[in-house]
Amino acid sequence: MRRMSNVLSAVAWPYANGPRHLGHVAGFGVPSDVFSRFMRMAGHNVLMVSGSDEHGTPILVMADANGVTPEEFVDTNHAIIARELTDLGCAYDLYTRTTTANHTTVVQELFTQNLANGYLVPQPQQVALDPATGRTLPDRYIEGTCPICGYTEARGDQCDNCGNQLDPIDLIDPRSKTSGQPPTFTETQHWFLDLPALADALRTWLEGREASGTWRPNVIKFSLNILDDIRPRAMTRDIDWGIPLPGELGEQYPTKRLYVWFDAVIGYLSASIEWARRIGEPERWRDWWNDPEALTYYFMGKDNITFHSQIWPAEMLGYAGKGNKGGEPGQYGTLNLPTEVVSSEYLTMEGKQFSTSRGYVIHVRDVLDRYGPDPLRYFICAAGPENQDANFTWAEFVQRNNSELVAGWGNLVNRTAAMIAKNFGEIPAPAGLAEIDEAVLKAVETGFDTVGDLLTHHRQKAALAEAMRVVSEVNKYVTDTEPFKLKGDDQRERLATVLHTLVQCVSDLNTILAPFLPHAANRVHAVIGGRGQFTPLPELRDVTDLDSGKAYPVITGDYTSTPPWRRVPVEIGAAIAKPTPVFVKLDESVVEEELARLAGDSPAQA
RNA sequence: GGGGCGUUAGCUCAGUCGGUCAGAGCAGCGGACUCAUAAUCCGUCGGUCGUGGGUUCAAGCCCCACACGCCCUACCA
Repeated sequence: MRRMSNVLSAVAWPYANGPRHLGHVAGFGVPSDVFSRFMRMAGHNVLMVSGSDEHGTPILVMADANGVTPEEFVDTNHAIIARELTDLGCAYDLYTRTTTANHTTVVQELFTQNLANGYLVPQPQQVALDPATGRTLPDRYIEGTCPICGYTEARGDQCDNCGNQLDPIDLIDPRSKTSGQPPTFTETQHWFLDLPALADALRTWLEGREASGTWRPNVIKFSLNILDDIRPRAMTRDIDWGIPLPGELGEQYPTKRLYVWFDAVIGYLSASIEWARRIGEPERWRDWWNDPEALTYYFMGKDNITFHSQIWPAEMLGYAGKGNKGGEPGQYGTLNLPTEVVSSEYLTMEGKQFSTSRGYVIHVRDVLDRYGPDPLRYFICAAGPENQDANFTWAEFVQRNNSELVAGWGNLVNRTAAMIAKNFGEIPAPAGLAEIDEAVLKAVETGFDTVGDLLTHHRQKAALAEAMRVVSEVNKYVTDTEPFKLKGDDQRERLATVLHTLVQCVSDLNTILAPFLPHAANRVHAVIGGRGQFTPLPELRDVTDLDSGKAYPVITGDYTSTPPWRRVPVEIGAAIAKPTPVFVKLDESVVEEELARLAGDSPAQA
């Protein structure tokens, strides 16, 4: 029996520049939820946090383009994203946002202590400013003529035509992408995170993680590799949207803000603190952050590895005074470094990358509205980009839904309930179990170990495949025992035994599948005579900011009623009525409809 | 340009330490069955493991080169 642990599920913060597409939830949303649900069922003390990432230049630029303030812009998008994730069933203890007063306080505390310990150092930097706004102009927001190939729409960081890396100062006729004016190149002071001073501590930590053998090989290799040419990185910007520098620095430099990534990763901590404050136990977050026995898992897409295996650990090490310059921890103490950075790859669509800007995209909202959460969660779990880029096609989406979810699992549920309803109307008591009954019960019960072990090691595709293989074994049990032929009075006991065995197997499989398909699990539970809600779902709740009083929606939930990860005997005598199907087949025409929709969307948007 | 990851059956993907590793699901084909959403179960067809070299008694697996795809390359997030 595994000992109960405190487990932090730290889920990547969606950028609040619009609704989420399939690639986003395939990368971090569904995998983190499956893992967290399983760990709760296995008896661990899980805290799952995330929120909307709402600062940074792109949001500022998009808000301007939409004629709204950045605050209005992120208020809208945060609400949209929170609703999507709720409807997808992602069971956060708290899904909040980076524009809370609490977050500002926590971020400034980390900045202040890193500064005091000497890991944030001021340095002059050559930057481009937009003369129209006075804001830092990131390289990619400068356009001009490529000095290499002459392409007139080259970006400051890269030329999309010839593919060469560029420096914006080399562009011919550079202009701001937002105002059209030529940028002014000037020198300004910014605070740099002294990563070289933290590199030894980072390497020690990463080598320990490598020795654990638990990280995905590409993630640990990449993380170690980027240590080799580590350099200080600027953690402030000249911009008027973001978290101000703390204390006197803020007064001295009112036009500077903290770099969006400096604050975004701190969200894991600030959300944990906000959660603790909201439940009225303001120190409870320390169970996951200060207890060295706690396990902390970070879920994200592969483009975010550097921020989770380098920047965020460096911020925590600097805060604790654990780099080459020494220092003391601040009021939050020594914070736990990630146990595991669980990075997924990319989901492509019909062979090409998602592109919101080109309209080549499938939004989570649309899939939820048209097909519900179960088919989507099933597809992502069965065919998602766990270890390498994976391809989404509508044809495979329909096929997986119809031939696996509906025909395999849904049909087993349905035929089981139908036979019990017709013959008994309630779960019958078994007589003596035959060898074949014992065998199938054992095969299913073993599933808790095999599937659970795979889930523990973030092998969700293999875990779901194993669960579905067991579904197939139970379907075979029906073929072998032929309960539909047991019609005579003298066969009544045998029929009762087979159907009791069958519904026990279905109940167990429903438990095993619950992390993947929580909504369906509740409906299956009802179909086979269960009472009440089987597994908890998250709720969208309007709250007010603990410090500023502003209202905003969060995702939260009470997950104390999570069922255990083991066989629970079905209740003899529980009523079972003629079932209505839990899963519905999708018509093949869906494929053409969706492809047409995609093609129709494609050229329109800018 | 530099660093990294990937390429396995018609499709989507597993393959841990080099040694029953040529695998699964779906699609196709054949059969069984009828409780169930024409669902289920069994059998079967199908691959020069991206290309070219190399190491080894033995190579999807290790090494080198190349092709293609993707990620990162520090001011997009």
